[in-house]
This record gives sequence, C-alpha cells and structure tokens, in this order.
Amino acid sequence: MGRPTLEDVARLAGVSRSTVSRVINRQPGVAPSHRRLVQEAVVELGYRPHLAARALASGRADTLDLIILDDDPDALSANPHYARVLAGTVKALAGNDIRLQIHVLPTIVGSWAGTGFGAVLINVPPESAQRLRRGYGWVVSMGRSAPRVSSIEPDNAEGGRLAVDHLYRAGRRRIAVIDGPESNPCAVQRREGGLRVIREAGLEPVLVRGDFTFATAERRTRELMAGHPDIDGIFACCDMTAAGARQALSATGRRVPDDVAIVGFDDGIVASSSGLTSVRQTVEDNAGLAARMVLAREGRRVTVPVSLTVRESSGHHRDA
Amino acid sequence: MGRPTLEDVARLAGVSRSTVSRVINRQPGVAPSHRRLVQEAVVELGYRPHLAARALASGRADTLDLIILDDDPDALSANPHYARVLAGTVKALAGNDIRLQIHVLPTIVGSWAGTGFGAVLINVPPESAQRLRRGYGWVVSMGRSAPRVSSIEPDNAEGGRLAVDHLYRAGRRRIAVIDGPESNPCAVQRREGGLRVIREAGLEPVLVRGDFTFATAERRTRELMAGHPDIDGIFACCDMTAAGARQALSATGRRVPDDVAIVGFDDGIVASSSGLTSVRQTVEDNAGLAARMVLAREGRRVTVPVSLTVRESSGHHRDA
DNA sequence: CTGAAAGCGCTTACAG
DNA sequence: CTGAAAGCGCTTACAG
Repeated sequence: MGRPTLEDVARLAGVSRSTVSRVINRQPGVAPSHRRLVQEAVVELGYRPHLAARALASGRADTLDLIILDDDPDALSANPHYARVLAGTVKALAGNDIRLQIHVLPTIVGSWAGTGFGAVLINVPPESAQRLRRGYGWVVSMGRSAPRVSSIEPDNAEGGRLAVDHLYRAGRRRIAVIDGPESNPCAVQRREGGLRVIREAGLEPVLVRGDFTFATAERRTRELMAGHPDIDGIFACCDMTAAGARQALSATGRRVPDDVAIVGFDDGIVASSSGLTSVRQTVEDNAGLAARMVLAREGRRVTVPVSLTVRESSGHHRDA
Repeated sequence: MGRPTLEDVARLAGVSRSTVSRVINRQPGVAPSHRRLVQEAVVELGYRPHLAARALASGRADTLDLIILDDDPDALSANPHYARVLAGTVKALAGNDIRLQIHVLPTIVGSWAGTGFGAVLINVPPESAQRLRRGYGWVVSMGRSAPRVSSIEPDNAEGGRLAVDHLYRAGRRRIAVIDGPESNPCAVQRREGGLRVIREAGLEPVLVRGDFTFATAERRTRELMAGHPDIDGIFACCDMTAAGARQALSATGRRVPDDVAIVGFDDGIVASSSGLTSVRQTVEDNAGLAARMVLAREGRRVTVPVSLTVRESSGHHRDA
C-alpha cells in the first residue's frame, strides 16, 4: 500500500487535508484538539511529507544550498576543510530527505533567488551574505558575518592565544604568525589572538601574510627564514598554511620541531596524518548545527570553544 | 512570466503535452517531424523540465545516490579520498539540476529500491553491487565489481609496479608492502603489482596486513620494524596507510627517507601536504565519469592510467 | 478555526 | 503515431 499520504492522515484524524497541512507546517490557527489528533495520526501512520510534492505545490525546492566561495574550482577536493563541512552537513541531513545543492564559486554575483530551504555560507563576505539572506529567506554563515546574518564560528581569538601560548611555554621566543585572507574574519581573529599573546610576553611579533593556501605559505616561509633566520616558532592560521611552512623549513634544511616548532589551526586530516600540532575546531559539528539552524529558521550567533591538540611538530616527545 | 512549462512548449510546437513529454524523455514512437518541432520549441523557450514535478508524476526522484561503504560514520571527513569522490561528482552534476543523495553505511543490508537515476558505488563488494544494480536500475562502481556491474578503476597493478620500481631504483633492497582490505579489489591489485616487482628483482618481499587506516598502519609498522629492523623501503597501498607508517617510523627514531623510504597510493592532500611520494590516481575525474555514466545509462568497464609523483619521502633531494 | 477546490508541472495508461 | 484525461501528494487562496 505504499507510503502514507496527507490524505491518509486526514482520514484517520477525521479532518481535512488543509488542516493536516497546517499542522505539519506548524502554521498557527488550528484548534489544539485538532492539532493533537493530527499529530497522533502522523505518528501512528509514520507519515512523512513527500518533499517533491511539497516542492511542486509550494514553489520551493526540497533543497539546502551549501555555498562555498573559493577561487579554486577544485577547492572541494583540494581543501579538506570543505570536506569536513560537507560531512557535517550530510550527517545532519541524514534521514531528513533533504537534498544538498553544493555551489563552489569564486564570487557571488548579483542577487540570488534561493528556491530551497535556505543556505549555509562558507567564506562569504558580509555584504554578499546580506544579499543572500534576502534572496534565500534564511542563511547561516560559517564564521561571523553581517549583523543580521546568523552565524556559527569557533572561538578563533582563543585558538590563536592557545597556539602561541603553547609555543611560548615550549621555550620559543622568536615567534612568527602566518595569517590568512584579510577578508576572512576567522583568519583575522586568529592572528590577533596570537599576536596579543606575543606582545603580552614582551616579545616582538613577526607577521607573515598568508592566504590559507599551501603554496603561498611555502613561498612566504622561505622569505621569512631568509630574513629572520632566528625564528624558532610559527603559528599558522590554518593547517594548509602550516603544512606549507613545514615544507619550506624542511626544504631549507631546518628540523621541525628542533629548530622551528609549528602550530596550525583546524586539526583536520592534514594535521592528524602528519604529526602537526593544531588548534582543534569541531568543523563537522558546527556545519551540522548550521544546517539545522537553517531548517529550523533559528536566528542566532554561536561561538564554539576550541582546544589544542599537541603533536610532534611542536616538540611532543618521541615514545621510543 | 516565470519559467516555461511543458504546456508552453506544446502550444508553441502545436502538439499535445504527451508528445512533448515523449520527446523530452527520448521515448520512441514520435513522428520525426513532430520531434523536430518540439525540439525547436524547447530551444526557443529555453525549456528545462521541472524535476520535482517529474519526480512526483513518475514516482522517481531527481537524485543521484552516492553510496559509500565504511565502518566509520565520520568517514566522509576522516578520509580525504571520499572528499575527492564527492568533489568530482558535484562538479560533473553542476548545472544539471540533479541532487546528490549521499549515504555512508557500514554495510548494505537487504535490497534497495533506488528511486532516483541510479547510484555511484564506493567500496561496495560485488555481491551487494549486483543487488543494488537491480534495485536502482543503474549503478557504476568505483573499482572493479561483479561481471554485470559497470565500473571505473585506476590501473592499480601498474601503480603498485611503479611504486616498488621507484623504491628499487632508489637503491632499496629490503622492501615491505602494506596492503589494504582483502575485500577491496583495488587494494589487492596494488599489492600484487608491487609484490611482483619485488620478486622479479630476486628479492624477498615482506607483506604487512593493512586496512587503509592510519591507526592500523601505525601499529603494524611498529611491529614490522621490530621484527625486520633492516627494512629500507615501504610501499603503502594508500596514503593514509603511508602516513601511519611514517608516523611509526618517526616515533621509533627512523628517519624518512634516509633510513626508510615510503611510497603511498592516491596522491591526495595527505601526500601533497606532507611530502609523501605517491601513485597518482585521478579520483575526481573518475568519480565525475562514473556519475555521467549513470546518468547516460552507459554500461562499460574503464581502466584509468596512473602515474608517480615523487616527493621527499622517497629521497627527492632538497633544494637548499 | 475549517474545508472544498484549484492548481503546481509533469507522466502514463488508455482509446483511437 | 497522437491526444484527452487522470493523477502524483502536496499547498494555498477563498469562502464560510
């Protein structure tokens, strides 16, 4: 007999399809007694709305959009950070019969008429996020955004502090910070958190401009070590940057961590598979929460705690 | 005025909606003259089918399923290989208005009634693939599968040969191979390709049982080096395995590549971000091709060439 | 607060 | 080979 329909629920509850529809969609203006009857019928039949039908009737799609701003069209495979976002979103949507529409774009042009439930935004600058919010009705940004845009972000500044504090405690006194894109609030907060600790310790920070890519980090670290051969600690504002820095150090004959200790940020696969000390952020959980916030139309700004995972790159002792 | 509908096309072409539907869906039994009229109208109006409506009317979904078999529910973020598959699929589907339904499961239980266009299979053993093929109507397996299941795979045996040959040419004579799950045809072929080269060189191979995970590789490599301290080269059948091996070597005081050279397989982010020599397979392209094969109902078995990317872990010389 | 009815844009027997 | 018609499972004015 196939899956139960609205009609089945209506019949069992002894009301009209309209009423059932209203209850399902949490619309106001339904007598509490009817509401209860419908809810019971839904449970009894195990009813779940047919999303394609809803999409057709309502004109909106049964879709959650994931919008990733990145110049690299292959970013999804090149940057494991996105994979974590995707993983978290997929997990949050599991069983919900909601489809994910993934967009990887270099930039947001014009205005979008989002046709689905809404969108989760990655690396989208505040102004664009604002526009998308209007087009979509509902968006949640990963990382702080414009005032009226919901967001969820790790405690970036605290992460920066943890990283540099760790380097300092390990005895490092010439510490460089490699930051990320100036347009990325996360990158800026991490840098500032790190720089503050360096200054508070009475040290002179060395700042290197990064862009969250391996290649740039590698090049800039070579330049850094040429100009400041006494650097003994590096805080990189993401793991890819840390990996690039390590590559440059190794290529120029420095030992890690003996000569230079490195701490990254993300604690993703790049860090865990290569012994990189890193600030841990729960990307998967954050993305899952963002997705759920979109679906539930929740508007708020969440900051998530971070921690430090210590590995070999900052001097974790060997066990044999 | 909104997007054009079937009705609009029918009116412009001067035929019925039924006829238009038949042309759109490439069904036989339409007069060539009518077919042309419809096609012209489609182009003129820029008509594209409303997939939710089609899904509702036909009972099938506008969806491509991606089925990943993995014991780890977080595999999507833990293993960057899947991210590459996802990236390739998303790219192939871009602009097609087709949604991706992603499933990460420990095992395939019972029979599935696939409701969408079909499925791309990752790590699905032949018998299950066979069943899914029936349920879905159309599937394509990443990696060789049952006789009647279409597949696309890298030239695994050749990759194994390339890897070991490279170690041999670098002067390594005590070479170990860490393989993958016995149930995974890719893993088996890589191992056999590598072992053959070792034997052909008149050497005695050392085989280590792996499972494509970092943790197992780390543990087994410790055991390996305890039992065979003279090992000077390791071919690991995937990058995660290579990373685990390297971790174990470093933890037990061996230098890479000076004491032991390592070659992995995949050449994904784990390899490129940490100087790991690896056999390159074009996962993204392969996955994209698989997706397109499902949509086009193409049935064939494709083998894709591989190559070797040499980095520090096998003795690539330093540049400064 | 409630329901009858039209309609979303397609597909698919069915009759011809 | 073709078209009129029913129907997929919902939503949403509209009237009451």
